[in-house]
Amino acid sequence: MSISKKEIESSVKDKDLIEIRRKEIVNAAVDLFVRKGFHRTTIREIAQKFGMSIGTLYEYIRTKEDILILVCDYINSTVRMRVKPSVEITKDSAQSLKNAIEIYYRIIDELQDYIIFLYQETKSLSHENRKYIFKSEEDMTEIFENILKHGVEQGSFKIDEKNILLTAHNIMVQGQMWAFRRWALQKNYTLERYIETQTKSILDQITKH
Amino acid sequence: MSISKKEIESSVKDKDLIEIRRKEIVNAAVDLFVRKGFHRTTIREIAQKFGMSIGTLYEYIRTKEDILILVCDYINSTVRMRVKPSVEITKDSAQSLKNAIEIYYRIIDELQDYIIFLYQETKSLSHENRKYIFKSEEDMTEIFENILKHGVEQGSFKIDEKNILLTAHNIMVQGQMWAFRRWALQKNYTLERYIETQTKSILDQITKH
DNA sequence: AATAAGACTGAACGAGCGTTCAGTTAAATT
DNA sequence: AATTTAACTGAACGCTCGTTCAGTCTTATT
Repeated sequence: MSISKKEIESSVKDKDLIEIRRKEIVNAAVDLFVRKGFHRTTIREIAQKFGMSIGTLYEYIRTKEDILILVCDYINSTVRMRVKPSVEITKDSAQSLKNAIEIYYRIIDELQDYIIFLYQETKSLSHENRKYIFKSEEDMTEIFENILKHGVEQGSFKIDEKNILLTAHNIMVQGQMWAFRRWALQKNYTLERYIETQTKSILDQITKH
Repeated sequence: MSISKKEIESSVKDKDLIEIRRKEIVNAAVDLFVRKGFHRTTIREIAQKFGMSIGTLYEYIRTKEDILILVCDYINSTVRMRVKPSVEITKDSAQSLKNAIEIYYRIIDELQDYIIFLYQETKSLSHENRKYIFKSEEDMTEIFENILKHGVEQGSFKIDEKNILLTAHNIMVQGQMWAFRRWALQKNYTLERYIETQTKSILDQITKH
């Protein structure tokens, strides 16, 4: 699942230790990155929070961008790991979709700083790694696509075959905007009301009238 | 309208010259910023493209962030200036909304690099200036709010009073995602199809069934 | 106990950057 | 023609930051 763990080289031999240390690095870095941004965070700060010397830090990564990859990967897989097991495709497609939306939107609310960070710092990644993050987002989209497809097949939803993908993206973006437009939305709506209203408007669109 | 022009100090006396030179600076900077990002673009590069020395550049701004403000302000007002005069509130609210959406979405398509840039670099601004950019986005949202309100008043649309703001935000974000999700959307849809589909789904939501 | 290997340390390096300022050029004023 | 003012120049300053590497400490091996 996680490309980065395989691809980022390390001079340390012990595989388990690499995993432990990298988790520590991510934990230290994620807060700093989210608070200050990638460019404004220094290796020195990360090392200090990580509780080890700069030299040690560099035993587990090659460059600063490696840390960014680890962090982006961590955020993405956190979201995915928490959504995927909770989502179930039942006979009642409308209910399945409602559940999936609620779960996803609540996680966005909880991790809103992380979501915003992903939106803003993906561009700091190299082309190769950016593609990987997009891939990861497509995997998330697929979860909603599948629910929609299932609903169409059994006649609960009415969506043109070609527009299922677009609908899935709409569902995701309407969740993510709760984070990146919080300066406008969270003044005027509670999360509960937001989920309720957005869910209703999405279902209105795709339910047979 | 434009805060920045008033607020950014300059050591040059001639007001017209300031305006001319700042336009040149923005022209030089906007391309570099969009292509390389704010942090990766150097003052030296901007000055070189600007065609003048670093010293001269610093006669018209105080810091690098000033250039970012000028650029963000330029992008925002470009979008607004091109949408606002084209939007008209007619008796046929549905048609007014369709027109406004099409105009806005087409401008987003045209300026997609700039839109993405705004999304990604707003965070590099100070708190004060970030608030100003958000204000500018709220002004755009108001354009759609007004059309929606008008449509509700004359009975064309059916939206809960409280949800008009949210609907306006949805319309804007569903446009903007054409830019920031282009890696997925522009592979699968043409702009025309995208506008058509999104417009239809928005109107479905708010038209009385 | 001696040796080797692996993990850790942080001062030092060097490149790049935003910003300044002493000085030059050109235009306006007297 | 002399002087003042405004606009422009770019080398130089000072600082920060990512990265390295010679050396130390700890643990495992013989």
